[in-house]
Amino acid sequence: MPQLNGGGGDDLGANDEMISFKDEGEQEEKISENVSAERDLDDVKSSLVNESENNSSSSDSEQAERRPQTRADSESYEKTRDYFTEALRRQQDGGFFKSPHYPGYPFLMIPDLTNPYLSNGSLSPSARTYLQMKWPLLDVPGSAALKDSRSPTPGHLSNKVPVVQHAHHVHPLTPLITYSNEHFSPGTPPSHLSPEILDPKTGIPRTPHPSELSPYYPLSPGAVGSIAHPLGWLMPQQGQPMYSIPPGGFRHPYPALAMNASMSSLVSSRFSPHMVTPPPHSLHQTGIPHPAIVSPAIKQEPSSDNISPSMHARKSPVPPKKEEDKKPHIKKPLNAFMLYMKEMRAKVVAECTLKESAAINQILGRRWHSLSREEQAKYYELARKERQLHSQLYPGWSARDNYGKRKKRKRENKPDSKPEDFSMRSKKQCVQYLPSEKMCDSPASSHGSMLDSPATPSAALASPAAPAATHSEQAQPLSLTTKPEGRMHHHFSLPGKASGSTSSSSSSSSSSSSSSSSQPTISLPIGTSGSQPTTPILTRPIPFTSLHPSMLSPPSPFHQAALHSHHALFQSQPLSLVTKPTE
DNA sequence: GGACCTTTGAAGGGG
DNA sequence: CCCCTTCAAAGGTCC
Repeated sequence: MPQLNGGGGDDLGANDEMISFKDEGEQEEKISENVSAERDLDDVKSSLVNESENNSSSSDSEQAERRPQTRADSESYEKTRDYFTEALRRQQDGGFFKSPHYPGYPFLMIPDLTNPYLSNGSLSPSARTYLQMKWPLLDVPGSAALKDSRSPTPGHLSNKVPVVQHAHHVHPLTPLITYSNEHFSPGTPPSHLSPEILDPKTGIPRTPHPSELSPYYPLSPGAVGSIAHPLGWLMPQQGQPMYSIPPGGFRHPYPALAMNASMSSLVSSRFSPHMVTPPPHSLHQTGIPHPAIVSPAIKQEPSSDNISPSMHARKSPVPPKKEEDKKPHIKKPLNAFMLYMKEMRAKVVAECTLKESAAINQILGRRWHSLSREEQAKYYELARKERQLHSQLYPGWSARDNYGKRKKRKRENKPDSKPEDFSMRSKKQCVQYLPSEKMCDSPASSHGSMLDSPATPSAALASPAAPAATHSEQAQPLSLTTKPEGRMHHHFSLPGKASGSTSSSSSSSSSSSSSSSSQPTISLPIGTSGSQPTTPILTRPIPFTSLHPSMLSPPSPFHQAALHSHHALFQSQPLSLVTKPTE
């Protein structure tokens, strides 16, 4: 396991990284499914599962490796290849990217093209370049074509895509920008150029441990190309690009990342190429150019006006300054689940016919719970780093600052009072979102599911403080589906925890108390794995001991709990459709 | 066009 | 310290 405590001193460390596993949720969908459907879908499902698994495994890596090579035709590729080679060499020498920190952790490579902090959305030059390399057939519109991203014109790609990339340029697809100022400071060599980086806290140069580099951190293209692509699922599956290109073009993850100081003049770090040109250095007036900073006005700015064929043309007469005068909107750092969602969404979407995010999110939520602790720990760690970086970049920033920026928040309450009956919640029943097709939701792919998720000491790394979930929590059925909903008529009321605040974080501590007991869980049996006969939920009942070295340690309560649940899985009967939404 | 829905987690304020 | 609220992503849906 990667060194979790990577960054020297993370005071920010999330203590809640430990989460209670509540997997039961999965059943819900299944429950709703009928047997016949299951059979029909079985094949599909299994195929999907295989597909996904394969993607993540060797086949994927092979593809990843091959792609760049096969795609020598691309002019840009040729050019960039040199850079990559160089970059790779440097990295290897420096040990910068010796291996994926998180094997099988797709995130690492390219989580997604969207920039978490950049709402406007467009693909950065480098990203485009990368895409070209990776997916030659994938249309990656140039800045000019951003609007009309669908028109695949190979030609324009090479023409429009700036090949201006430094050997050390950041991995274009890295979703997160590094928050470190060094990447943006003109005078400061990018950290990725050198193996050493300054410890944020101590100021002492140190060699970043791979684990310290969040997936969002810049990865050199060369490294990327040379590494098996863990994001097999990311690859266009079934003819569908993993990430559909939005009308406005790809969202570029942290444009700033993709550019170096020199590039910054061409493209705003915070704005998409087709957007208004950034101030000279692309530095935010705060001096901190970060994609997380989103000017609301800019966000909505129509890209049409400034779309120019070349990035160079980008300079727009209208400086964003005005908008920036307004307090820039610094987005919250993504939490572990959000990171997971971003990563997996495409996969889920590909597997399912579902398109609604709400439904997808439900599935993701289930999958999240089905992840092993270690897997989750990865995300927690990433999230922690993100928070850390974020805090470093925006020391004064408070989540509170964003309050009210979103107009949404309405659900507010049904003023009526927290319904005792939870049913009052305006939220729709999750089940509703999950159509029968949902088979996909089965976390099948998730290895091990909760079974192997017993808390591992390694998990501790994620959150030392994180208390292992209490037994009760573990055993608890997933609250997911059970969330009180209007339509569902569960009789359990959700105690105080009204909103999304799930039990995990808060409950982790002593608070488990009420929440656990009163949790509305439906009595869904945990693993109605039955619903997915072929599925692998349990396919991999890995002995704890085999899970992770750290796990060898004496079983903690958590382990036991896990075991307990494990048994439950096998023993549980497919629950009946108790949960079936009454629709 | 914007809010809603859905998920989990983080953070902050209030009691 | 606990509870509650808000926001983070995302995209179809609804108004």
